Amino acid sequence: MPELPEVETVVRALREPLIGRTFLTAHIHWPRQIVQPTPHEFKQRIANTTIEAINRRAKYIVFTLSNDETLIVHLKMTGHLAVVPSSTLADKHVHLVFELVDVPGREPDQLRFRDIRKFGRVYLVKQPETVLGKLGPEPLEDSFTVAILKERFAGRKRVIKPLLLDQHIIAGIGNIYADEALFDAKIHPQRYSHTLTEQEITDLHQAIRKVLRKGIEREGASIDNYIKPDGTKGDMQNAVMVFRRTEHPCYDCGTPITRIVLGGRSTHFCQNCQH
DNA sequence: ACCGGAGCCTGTTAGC
DNA sequence: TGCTAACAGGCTCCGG
Repeated sequence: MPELPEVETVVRALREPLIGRTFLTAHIHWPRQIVQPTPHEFKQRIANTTIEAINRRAKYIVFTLSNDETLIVHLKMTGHLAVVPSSTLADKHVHLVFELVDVPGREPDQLRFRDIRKFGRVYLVKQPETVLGKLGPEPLEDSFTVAILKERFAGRKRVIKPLLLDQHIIAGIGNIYADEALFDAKIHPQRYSHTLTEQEITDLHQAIRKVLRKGIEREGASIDNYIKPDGTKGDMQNAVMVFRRTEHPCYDCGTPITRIVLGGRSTHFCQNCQH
């Protein structure tokens, strides 16, 4: 399940093979994957655009293209982007293929979007804010301070775990890193946000940044379907403290990890360490 | 403002 | 063994 660290890893891996490359055309095998524009217009507008930059905003991959176009991809649960030789066989889960203009000295290749569960979505827009405009702050940017976190919580009375998953409050945190951050900050996932002390908000701020950075360092968590663009696994699944460790001993105190459902999401925590 | 539930999807796993 | 049902969670939308 790609979250901020997984998407960041994908973005970093795609820059080398893609920046400066030009799209020839796109083959759309499952039209609903493209939110806008229509498939016909998508093909017309993507043709002959050159990739100038690839960046991440929250869990979105943002391709800045020539011709004033922006290609935006959300991997959702099982989406996977990879640049592969055109001769590579594509399986039934490849729903979108971008043909690239060949580069001398480089094997002909393509950008492919593979997505088992078809939750992933693609946008081609002139104004990226129409897709990204309502997202909360990026937790790893310098501007994301304790004061900003406090401000994001102000006036809200919500259970902290679902609040962390709300992309409009803070962007990029998903189920794995929400559980990990709450464990690191020693905060019970069912606590109400307005009951957190100054110290707890400070701890949570630090914990969020710590676990996300750890995820990036380890190139993501290959827990369900996530793999890096080159097909290899990340390493964060070997470094989680609580996520999917139900009944296994807490690494800090030995108490079996508890699993509950919050906001429809499985939630893992240590009853002894988190209050 | 917030919450819960349905819906989108398919591969994997639990249970009978 | 073979079947069905539940489960996984990214996000949006809807009703309360």
